[in-house]
Amino acid sequence: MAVPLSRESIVSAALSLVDREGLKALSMRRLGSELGVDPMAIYYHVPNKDALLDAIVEAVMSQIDLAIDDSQAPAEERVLTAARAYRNAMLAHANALPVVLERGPKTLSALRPVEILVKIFREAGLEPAEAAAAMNAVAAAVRGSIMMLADADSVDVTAETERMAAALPREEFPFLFEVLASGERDMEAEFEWAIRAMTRGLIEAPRLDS
Amino acid sequence: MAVPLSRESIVSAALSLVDREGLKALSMRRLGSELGVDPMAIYYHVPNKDALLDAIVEAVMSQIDLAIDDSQAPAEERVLTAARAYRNAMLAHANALPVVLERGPKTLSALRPVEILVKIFREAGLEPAEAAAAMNAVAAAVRGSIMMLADADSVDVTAETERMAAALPREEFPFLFEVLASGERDMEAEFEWAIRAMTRGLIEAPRLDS
DNA sequence: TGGCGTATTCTACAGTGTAGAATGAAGATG
DNA sequence: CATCTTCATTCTACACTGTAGAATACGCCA
Repeated sequence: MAVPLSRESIVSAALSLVDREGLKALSMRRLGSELGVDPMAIYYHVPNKDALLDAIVEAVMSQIDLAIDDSQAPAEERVLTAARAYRNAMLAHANALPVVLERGPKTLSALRPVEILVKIFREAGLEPAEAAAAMNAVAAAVRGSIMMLADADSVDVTAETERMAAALPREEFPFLFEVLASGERDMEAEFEWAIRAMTRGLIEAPRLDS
Repeated sequence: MAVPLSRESIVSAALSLVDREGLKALSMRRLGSELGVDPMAIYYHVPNKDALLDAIVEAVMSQIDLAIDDSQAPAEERVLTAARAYRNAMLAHANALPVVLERGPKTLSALRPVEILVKIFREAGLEPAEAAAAMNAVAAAVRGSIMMLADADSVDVTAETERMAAALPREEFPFLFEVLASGERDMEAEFEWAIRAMTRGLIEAPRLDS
């Protein structure tokens, strides 16, 4: 017990444990031994495991780097940098993704990128309701695509795709087959291309009348 | 034990239990008693709980109704119908959402809507890699937006937004505040508007050179 | 010294998934 | 008919989970 235990040190030890060994390795007993302390000691600083998970999510979310938002740049670029910041923060703690994605929107620091997105779309000329819908779509796309990466990097992705391509009923999925056969995919490039494209589509969309 | 227990009856009982009482109510012991059978009897038909969850996901996924894909309709409409079908199937078992979203893409029946999306984008003139990226984006957006609905309907959403609007530091989140103050949101309308808009953006996007 | 509040530990309980052996039932073979 | 085999189910037990509640140690102020 080098350092006297605090909510902060607990959360950081928990996050580090998850980073190293995954979510299912995070048990109170294990975390206790990691801190050189009785498991129950944790409960003095944190009400229960659920709250601990919330705190972990907050810790991840607060690392989103929103340093720059150049209001002069075209909307696509602004959206893309926000999306990238979000994405990077998530992928920095890939093991925590399931909890982060599930409990994400509740935390306050998750609202900061949301605010920025709404701002961008408002300044691009959308009405409030439209900006909200657009923000929602972008946020959903970012979260969704991160989610797909979640189990993608737990296994060898190219080996997996090849195995899948082999097992795939060629007759039933001709288009999928064509895609799989068309060579390597650059996930990051595709991500950025898609974000740009959908941003453009959202800005130029006809009015949404609720 | 009216009916003699089978993999199928187990899965359907499990899904029904989840529908009624949520994911955390699904334990092997509980499921056993639900089936009027010793918990361990289940293990003769299903290797472990993980496999059972996979089977549940498969069951949900296979209920996606892809009856109609009118190749004459504009791409936006075709994408929208596919997205709607996916969304409806998911929301029909809202309690299962966490597992379904986490283990979704592994199952085979989840590939059917994917195939359709790729098809649509190919027929709209995109190259294979672009179609893949576009499909990915739409799938991500659909999954992501469903995800947001997941905890949205577990609580009263309008009450929640009002509480949030009240607690929100007005200075720091002016745009978010404006949106929250701008009246009721129609999630479904926003969803459809966004899908249409992003589809258009993806189709008209400049070429992606990997 | 005595107390007091804070922080930590100990003990215990109900619950989880599941391995492994024991049991019942039903059909095939001698 | 008796015995053997195979399928389906049950029983028992183990290691693990989160955490309630009582007991313990520690430092500080009177």
